[in-house]
Amino acid sequence: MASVNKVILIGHLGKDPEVRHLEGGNSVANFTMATNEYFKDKQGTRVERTEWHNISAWRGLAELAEKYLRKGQQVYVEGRIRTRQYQDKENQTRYITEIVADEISLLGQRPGAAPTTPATADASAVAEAPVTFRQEPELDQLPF
Amino acid sequence: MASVNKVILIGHLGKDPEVRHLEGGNSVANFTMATNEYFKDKQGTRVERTEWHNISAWRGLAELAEKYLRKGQQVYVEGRIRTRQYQDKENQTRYITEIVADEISLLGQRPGAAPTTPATADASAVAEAPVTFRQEPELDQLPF
Amino acid sequence: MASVNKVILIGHLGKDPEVRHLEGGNSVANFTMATNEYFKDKQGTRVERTEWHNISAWRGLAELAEKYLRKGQQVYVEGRIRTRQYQDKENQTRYITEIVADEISLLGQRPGAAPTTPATADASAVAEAPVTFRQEPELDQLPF
Amino acid sequence: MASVNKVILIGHLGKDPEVRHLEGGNSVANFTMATNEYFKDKQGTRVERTEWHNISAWRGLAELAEKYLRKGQQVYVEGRIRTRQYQDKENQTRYITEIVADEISLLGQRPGAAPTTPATADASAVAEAPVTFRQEPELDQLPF
DNA sequence: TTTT
DNA sequence: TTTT
Repeated sequence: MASVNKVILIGHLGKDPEVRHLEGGNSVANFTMATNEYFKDKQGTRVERTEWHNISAWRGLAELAEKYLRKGQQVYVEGRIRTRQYQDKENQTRYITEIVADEISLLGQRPGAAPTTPATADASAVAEAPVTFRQEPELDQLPF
Repeated sequence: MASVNKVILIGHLGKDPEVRHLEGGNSVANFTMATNEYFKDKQGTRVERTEWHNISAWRGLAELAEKYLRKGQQVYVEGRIRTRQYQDKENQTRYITEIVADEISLLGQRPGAAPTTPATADASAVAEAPVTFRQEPELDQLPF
Repeated sequence: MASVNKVILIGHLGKDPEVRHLEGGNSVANFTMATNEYFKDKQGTRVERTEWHNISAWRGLAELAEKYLRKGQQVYVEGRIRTRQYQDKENQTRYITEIVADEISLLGQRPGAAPTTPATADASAVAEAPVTFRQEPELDQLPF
Repeated sequence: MASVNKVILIGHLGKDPEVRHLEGGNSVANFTMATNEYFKDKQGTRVERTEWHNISAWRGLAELAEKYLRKGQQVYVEGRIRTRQYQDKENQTRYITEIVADEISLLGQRPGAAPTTPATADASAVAEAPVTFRQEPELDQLPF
């Protein structure tokens, strides 16, 4: 039956993306991203709560994430929730919930201003780079 | 800093909501909800993958969830991702990711068609009930 | 610069889709879709306000819309806002705002229950039809 | 029946908000906001298309928009589509589609960096200002 | 009328 | 581990 599983996040990267190249030719980039909520506690004090999201970007998006995303950057991520299980060191089943990215946009800065952009020539290349990346859809639905 | 943490789900309830009344007067309803993805595997066979989401609805939304939501119903849920930790039986820290609902709508049927609606008088009351519920915002941000 | 233009609608079709085949081989389906808001007026009376949305679906989505969507059906539409101008009969410039669909899902029923499904053989074909349609992205960005 | 009418925009303001104070005590801020799409035309040339959105923010949001939003700023706007009619100078019925804002967030800059922030004292006040504004919901549904 |  |  028809269903919808959609996530929209705006926040800052907690670390540089880490890219792994899988057997079979697939690649995946993982990074974390923080969103913040504010509320008043029972004493009326303003409290901040940070939520950390695990983002995974596959194939073409992985390469773009590796190339353009850096710790501290503000990004828009659209994707879907996926919980997968794995075995921990004691061989117990554990669960981790991730956001599989379908679209990533760089916000709030010139892409040329990326912290690790090395040199002038590269920087101008980056400055002209697109700042919205979308997953290629035929590839978007491989089993993983 | 400004951030956005938004989830939009359409799917079917996996079970009736379970409501707990907390000390301090708060109440919370928990239920699960399935969304489905379809993709072709490497052999070209159509594969279905079901994702189960843990939904929590607080206070006024909890009462409405208890009253109107039943296993199998199709619902729209808008909310935000929250991961909380707890101690398991071996006293190890575990994490669970939930969707805290801000809005719930009943889809695909008149609410009067709810499976457990008992009697005529009640059913007509239900039939006139609103089918979109929103969290009252001042209450939406208590610490939990 | 990075930007986002996203619309999410759930409502019922006001009429069957009308499909036009354009020179150049493109096709487009147009239909209207209603959403409802409820509020209390100053006298405290509950008032309903219906908003009518103009939806346009292109190419592959147009064909699927023509085949599966019918007046009265409840659908999920994800898309983007587009305002275009045209000349009216008095040759004055007028504007119309439409939602260009990127994804359409049938809600609240089996597709086999579509009102105009003609015969058993077709109905079983429809019953197995996918109920979520997505625009093919390479085609999603032709000028129109 | 349950329905959803949701818009999510990220873009830049085309002009400073204009605030009007209505009889009855309500106020409304109007501004425009641009989003951009890129596609390749039939010759393979990269083309940019700009979409202009009319945003209206009511009551508390109007005041915050007036205070904190300026031409050129990048913002996140969440809201709903509303088409209203009016009579033009020739007394003909015309339609305008607007986005009624429910939430506005400032993106991509320190709020203290607002172009028209006048002086040090004010700037520090702005720097501590919240950067996400939400409509108060009880007020969100007055007839207009 | 924004932004790159 | 981000940002303010």
